[in-house]
Amino acid sequence: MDECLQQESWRKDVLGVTIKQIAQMVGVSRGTVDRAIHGRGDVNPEVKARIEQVMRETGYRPNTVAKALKTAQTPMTFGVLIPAGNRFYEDAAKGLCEAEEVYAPYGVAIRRMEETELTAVRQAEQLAQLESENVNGIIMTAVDDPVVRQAVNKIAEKIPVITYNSDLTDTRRLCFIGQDHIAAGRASGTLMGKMIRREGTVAVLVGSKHMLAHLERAEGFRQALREQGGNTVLPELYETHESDGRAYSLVKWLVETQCDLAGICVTGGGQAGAGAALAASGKAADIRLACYDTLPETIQHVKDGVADYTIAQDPFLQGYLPVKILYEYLAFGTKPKREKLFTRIDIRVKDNIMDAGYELFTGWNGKR
Amino acid sequence: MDECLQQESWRKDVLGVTIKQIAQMVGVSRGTVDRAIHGRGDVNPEVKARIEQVMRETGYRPNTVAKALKTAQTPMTFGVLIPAGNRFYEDAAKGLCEAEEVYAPYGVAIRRMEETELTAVRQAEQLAQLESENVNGIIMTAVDDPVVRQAVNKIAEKIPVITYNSDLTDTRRLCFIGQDHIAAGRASGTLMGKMIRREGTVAVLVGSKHMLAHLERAEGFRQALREQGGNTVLPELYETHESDGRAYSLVKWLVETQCDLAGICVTGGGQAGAGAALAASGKAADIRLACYDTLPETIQHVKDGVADYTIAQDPFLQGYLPVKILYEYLAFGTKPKREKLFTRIDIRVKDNIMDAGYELFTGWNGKR
DNA sequence: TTGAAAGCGCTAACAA
DNA sequence: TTGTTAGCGCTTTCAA
Repeated sequence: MDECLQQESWRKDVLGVTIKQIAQMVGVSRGTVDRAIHGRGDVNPEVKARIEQVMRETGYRPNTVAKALKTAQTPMTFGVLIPAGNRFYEDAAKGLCEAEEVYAPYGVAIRRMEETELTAVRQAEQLAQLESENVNGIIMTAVDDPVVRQAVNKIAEKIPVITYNSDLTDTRRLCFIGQDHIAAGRASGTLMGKMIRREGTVAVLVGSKHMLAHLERAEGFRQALREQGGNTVLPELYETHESDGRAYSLVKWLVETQCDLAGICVTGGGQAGAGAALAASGKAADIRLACYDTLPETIQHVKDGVADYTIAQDPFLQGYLPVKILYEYLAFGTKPKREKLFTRIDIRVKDNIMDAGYELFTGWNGKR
Repeated sequence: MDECLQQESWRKDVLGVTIKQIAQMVGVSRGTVDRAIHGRGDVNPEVKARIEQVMRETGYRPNTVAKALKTAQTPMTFGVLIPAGNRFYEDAAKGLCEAEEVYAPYGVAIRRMEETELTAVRQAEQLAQLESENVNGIIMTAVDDPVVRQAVNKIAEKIPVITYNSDLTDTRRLCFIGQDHIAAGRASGTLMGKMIRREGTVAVLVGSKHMLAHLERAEGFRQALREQGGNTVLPELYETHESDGRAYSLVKWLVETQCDLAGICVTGGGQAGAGAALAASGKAADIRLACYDTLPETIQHVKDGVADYTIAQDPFLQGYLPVKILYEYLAFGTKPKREKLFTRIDIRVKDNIMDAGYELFTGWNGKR
């Protein structure tokens, strides 16, 4: 940290020492140095020691750009499983698209596999298909099922697999990129508690009781409210079945029957319907509404003050980062920093609802 | 968007067509194609037209990796002005450090200029110094003063200047990277309003009345509270002079004298002291405390529940992104997407207080 | 076990 | 106005 501020880095030798220079210093050829570095082929132990010595002294660092140029000569293909028909993935697709563009000069091709039918068996088939196509890595949103687990474990022995958005624990997958849904639920619960101040009851809606993400958000939400003490949460988890119509009816019914209703948390699909019902009831000013993700309707509800806040999870990053990580793993052998890379828990109120995500970091300009 | 999901991109020709291939097709040499592309040197209009035709047909895209490798041969230096002794910049320095490492193979060197004395005259001197050192670009936190404005305008005619964290409007600077402080203030005000619900008065503390960022946050905060109606904000802006001791006294005094105090917003330095005073008063549970940035003490206050939330601004990105943008501008001619690149307004409660920022995107591992 | 040479895509200096 | 050549740093044959 201090080093970052203080280091005298204004060196003319930005580019550092090259393999060629090291070869000269040691008095061998470039090929030998290369072999010594990568441990391929045979190299005289003594010579190797001398090379390593010089590398250490000169602080040799491989030139990533040159390496990439070379690596691109043997292109690689990443297979990506995409659950179709889900709005979240439309945004993730932008990140994937951007990554595709950025990594094309690195020799990376993207093989998309879209699928509406999200079943374990179908997913196992897709994995087998990708394997038969000899892809060099797989990026997937996993269905949590033993069949998939087994398929992933088998394939991961040969090629790296990265999960995004929804993880598959206890497998050999390289890493997971997505949100910590429990923590995201807690963040919502903490905010809700501060806003309702123990006055009234709170209802929790889930998209589906079979969606782990929704259940975890609900669980975290409850936890955080409980820890603040004195809050009443209705015990039932109301299912919207990802339908705005169903969410509308549910919220309408809740508002009418729960006279002390102070807040609603919608953990999954149906935010638009829930917001519409609340607005129609005329009680939007008195009842807090918490949402997840940033679908256009949710954004509108937050802007209008119908929803108090929503918690986003940066789909763009979830589309982009897996490609980056997979490439660096295969090209440079760089392992991900952690096994679980949690994207941020991104709290949005009306004033930051349009904030840029990681798009800012990339060249993404929304044209594609 | 749809294109992103649907495009048939599983092509074997990931790498695309090269200059060499185009030269072959047109029946000229690589040099000619290169000249035609870049408009340097003379090239027969007819030949040029044919080349452009083929480029369009084949969808030629320059290989960024190869281009970077070549560009690195003529290294460039970026001068960076860093206000020393400010904790925010310790974090920004990490991003700068990471960028330095990433862009070293691209031939980018970083020339740091630290300065405790943040005056217009001193800053103009530093700019002149950097210019005399023939740096290829400048990255700076600007002091808002006509002297600096003039110096920047003069230097920006020759080399690109990027401002970060604090902008210098009405100048020829290439772009600004930092937070929209008004919007950040509004976000805090919106949250505060939802939490206090018109019950009691709110006090606003600034680090210094001479810091535009603090004033803007205060202004946005007030705006948002006002728009929610019925809230009382004390008219005075209390100055902490960036001192925890002063902030402590101020908050102690406010809590003791303002019997209906419901919330405090600290827009600048002194968060630690403000939090300590509130905790000592025993009223932390009844009075909301809003902070900015993520200094260790602020984080602790949020964790302890003394502060309800804090609004961060991703210092890492502010250190990293200017280097990336400057490089791409100079190497590829890529202009920034917008003139003002607003980093996100990052609301943190106890449950997401430790969220990763853009570090996740880079290889940053906290070792340096 | 090691060296020499070729080539990735792009640019630039030099010739023609 | 155009072609040729060399070279960036790295890897990978092919010879020795």
